[in-house]
Amino acid sequence: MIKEPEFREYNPGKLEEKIEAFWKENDTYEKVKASRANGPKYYFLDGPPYVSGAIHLGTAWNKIIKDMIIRFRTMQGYNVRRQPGFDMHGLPIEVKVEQALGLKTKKDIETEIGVDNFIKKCKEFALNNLKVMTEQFKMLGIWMDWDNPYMTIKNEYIESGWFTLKRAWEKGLLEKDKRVLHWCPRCETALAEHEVRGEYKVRKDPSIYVKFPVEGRENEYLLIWTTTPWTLPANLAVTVHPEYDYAKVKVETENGEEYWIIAKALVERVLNEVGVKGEVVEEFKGKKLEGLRYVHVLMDEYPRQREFREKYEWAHRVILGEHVTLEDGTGLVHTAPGHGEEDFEVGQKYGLPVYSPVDDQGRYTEGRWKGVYVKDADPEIIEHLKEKGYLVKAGTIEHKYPHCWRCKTPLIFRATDQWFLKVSKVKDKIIKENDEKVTWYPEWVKVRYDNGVMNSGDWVISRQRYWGIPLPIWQTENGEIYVVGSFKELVELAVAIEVDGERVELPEDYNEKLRVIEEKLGPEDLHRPYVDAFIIKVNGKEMRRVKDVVDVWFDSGIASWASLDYPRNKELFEKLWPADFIVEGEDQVTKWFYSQQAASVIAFNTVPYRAVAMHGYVLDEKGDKMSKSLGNIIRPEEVVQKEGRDPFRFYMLWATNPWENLRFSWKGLAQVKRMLNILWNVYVLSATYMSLDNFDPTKLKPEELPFREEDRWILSRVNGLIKDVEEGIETFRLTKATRAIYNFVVEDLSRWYIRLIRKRMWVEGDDPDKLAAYYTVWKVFDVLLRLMAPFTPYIAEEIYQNMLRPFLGVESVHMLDWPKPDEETIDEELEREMEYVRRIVEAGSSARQRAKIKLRYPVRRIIVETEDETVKKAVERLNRILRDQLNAKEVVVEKVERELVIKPNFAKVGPEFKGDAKLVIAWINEHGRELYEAGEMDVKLEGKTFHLTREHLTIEEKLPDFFVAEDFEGGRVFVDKTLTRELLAEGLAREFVRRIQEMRKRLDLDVNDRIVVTIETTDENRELLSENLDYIKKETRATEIIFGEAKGFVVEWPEVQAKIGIEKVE
RNA sequence: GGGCCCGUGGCUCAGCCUGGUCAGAGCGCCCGCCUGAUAAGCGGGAGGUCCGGGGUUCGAAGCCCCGCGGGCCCA
Repeated sequence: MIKEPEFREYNPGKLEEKIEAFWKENDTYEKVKASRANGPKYYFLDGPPYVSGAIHLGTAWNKIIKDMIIRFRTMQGYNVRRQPGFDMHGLPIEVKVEQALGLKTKKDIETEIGVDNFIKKCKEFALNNLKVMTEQFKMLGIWMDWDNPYMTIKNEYIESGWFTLKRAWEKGLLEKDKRVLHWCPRCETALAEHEVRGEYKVRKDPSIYVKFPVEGRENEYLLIWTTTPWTLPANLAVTVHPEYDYAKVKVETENGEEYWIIAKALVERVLNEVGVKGEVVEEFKGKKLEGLRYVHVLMDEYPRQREFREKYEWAHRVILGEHVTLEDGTGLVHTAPGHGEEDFEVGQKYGLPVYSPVDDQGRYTEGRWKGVYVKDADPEIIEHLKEKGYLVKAGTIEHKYPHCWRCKTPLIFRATDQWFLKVSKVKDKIIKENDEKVTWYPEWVKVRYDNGVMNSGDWVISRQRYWGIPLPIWQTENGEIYVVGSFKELVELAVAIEVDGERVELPEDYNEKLRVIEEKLGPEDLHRPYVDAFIIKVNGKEMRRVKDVVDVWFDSGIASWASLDYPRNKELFEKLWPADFIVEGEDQVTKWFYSQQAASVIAFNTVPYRAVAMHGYVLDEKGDKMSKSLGNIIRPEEVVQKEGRDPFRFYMLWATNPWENLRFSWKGLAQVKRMLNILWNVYVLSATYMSLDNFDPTKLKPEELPFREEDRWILSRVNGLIKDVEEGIETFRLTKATRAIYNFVVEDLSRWYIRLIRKRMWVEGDDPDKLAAYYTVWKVFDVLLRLMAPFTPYIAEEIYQNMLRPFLGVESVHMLDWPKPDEETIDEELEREMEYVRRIVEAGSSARQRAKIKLRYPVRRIIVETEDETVKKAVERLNRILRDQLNAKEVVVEKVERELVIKPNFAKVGPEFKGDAKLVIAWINEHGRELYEAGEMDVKLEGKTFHLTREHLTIEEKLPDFFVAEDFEGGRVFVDKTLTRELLAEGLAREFVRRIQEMRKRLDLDVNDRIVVTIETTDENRELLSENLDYIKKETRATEIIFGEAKGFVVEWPEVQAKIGIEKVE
């Protein structure tokens, strides 16, 4: 049986705590999962958040979307895989641990605490953050397998990475290469393209013009521009564009006349900037300059340059490159193949050496500035060039410069040996597979994605660090390599291990070997330094591990199979892979969405997910990013604590379309909460009466219930709602779903349906009319709660438990099936008619308001004037509702006779007839109606003819005085203002009823308590009231109404000139 | 320089996919109503060149093209 609601008011905090406890006590989550164990598979793959410490609103939004989808699919009957994941390796954690331990460099890690301890700390840190974040997700009501998350640091996961890399190697997609890459001198590691994306920050750097003397020509120079003076020691060439025009410019300097070579288009700008006057004396194409030799300006300081000059044909010469632009600089590009990506490429073409006299920490390894950090050397180099007379101009520039994404150190370009996944070779395959197999939400993201893939290069996966998947590459002293695909394989191939610098030979037998390994190294742990100890033998040659670890983006890239422990466990993979759905923020389009496809095409020749959705960022109310420095961060805990989980969740899916940025607004959240509050009030109202009446829908035969039009209407509406919500979720247009629910609850259910049936609920006894209303409300909840359960799981559960569970028997709302629309009950004609009724009521109320007739006073008649057949039918069929809501004795469709008042249109007549206007006006005043009826006519006045039309008239309708009118879409409503004595008496009775009711409430009387009413008032009121005494008695549960001295609880009501007293009858 | 998204009353946003219901909601402002959902609820009013300009169409906030402004991604 339905009980009196436990909370009279909607208090999300209390309610949600109660439901949390309920779920926990009943193990509801596991039961929900178990109930769908035999359903079709649905592999939802959680994009693993990085274990940075605490979740923010963006992470919360992400998981809220995921949870809603998971709950929805579960209700649809799918057996949903819902394992959460965590990204736990990588530089960010290393940096945090270094900070915590006060370590400054990589050397500190190796010598001060040792790699094994460092790894242990990283692991602790990661696991600890995982715990914290798990609690935060749980707090949001996210139903995932929190006891069994996938963790990128588990042996099975790492092994999955090894398997993938081995596949790549077997296919020839894993290669070592010398490349110029971003390098972080603090972290002492290379960084990949995608790690630098978005890490460009404005920074001040030197901006210098330097002249390189042309060999063998007096006073002739190549003018170059650079913002990295520190790369000049590694300069090996000057690049010009073959097709551009270049100019020899005669300039006047302090040293006298000189000739500078500059791109023609830039001559003016450059001369201006360096403050020198000059004139062009010769012009030629860039390719003419090819081979021109110059004197390296730091040859004495860097003796190695002298060797290059002797050994390499193209060293210190002008070379050609298409990458040269005329956007800035001089059109002649200082080229250092060891320190620039394009420099490197063009250098390869001309056979130049890759010279990079800089160590891992960014210090020169030789020459004049040996041991100096390169950025510190900038001013010294500038000063030195000045002394030597090569500096033309030194200034500063503010430009965007890449920084390390974790430690914010400015990066340098540096050539190093790195390991690559040759994604460029499978790019076409990725795009093809993606086109054929993946559905994108919204669709246009795919275009963005394809562009991203098209533009991406090979993937540098090696990092010179510790906390990551160890690169499973072993190599001989002369560089032959072997990639190990599993721990088992590693043990099989191992011949020795190195323990504390000592070599320990291993026995032949596998199990024996394992025993020795465990004894010396401890239990299996595929991290460094454990795996570094292994010495393997392949084809008779001993090999040792390459010390690098793998880029952390590779970790998450393999999640779709690594989280299934593939290949150690093949069963899950075969059952589930590929993933059915993933959803992440827009930053992941070129990151996780891509890294997954790249890794998967390499490993399995196909893409690892079938549907992918993208959401935006969470911004603050003004549209700014939330950041510590702006102090505008809002924590999810704060939101939950202040407003509750359900409002938060619904709000995040309601505020804006998911793919756009969400401006978080407390006001918006309050609006959603208000909607839930309205829902709650509807529930409290219904449940209260139902419980009083011991309502039991299972004992009723719906086919025998006398349903009214409004009942059929709301059932039709709620069935339509199913379609809207479902379509909204399926197409990822989530606002379509949430706004449909919002609108239904507020407009259809609360503002209209409940308003219409309230009186039916007050009837006592087993009134069939009341039962029909109860039954309808109950049916509406049966559908609505299912639709809302994925969005607001707590309130849906609470209401379900009381209203539905006693009759449906199912333990939780989350175990119910997603509803199917019942086409039979959808009646579009009725919905249209009801829509008109609502409009007529609105228009009528508006008219009343203008006439200042309170709703409490009945009106004699309301006339609806319309040509629309649907409106006519509506007024006929739904007449009772109209009378009731408009408090009218009669509502009819009729044509209202009205008088037309025809006057001259002065604005038209005046300008047109000027001096004759008065004449025309006089005529119209008299004969306007003739003109109106004729439409147009020629009128002869005082010998002149005037052509007049209706345009010369203003036509006003004059209603009989007792009407007030208001338009609505579809017609016009007329309210008859005539107030008869009877109507007045009825209105006054209502006035008194309302006041007596309020007094009852002030006394906190029970609905069933009886009272005696005493009224002191004017004779006129007394007379009017006497006509409706029975009505007043009935409404106020009064046994008696006495005119005379007010007694008991007395209140004076000046608005009705009365004193009323009430006394409870014991 | 290229790609994608967004641009609707003072503010935050729906509607656009699938062209036709005075262009909607909430907040804020003003004025009321209702009261057995009650420290809630409801109505009305003021307020809009639907970024601008072309085009398609009987009809465009919506579709197409150009431009302007903002955001993101890439170079």
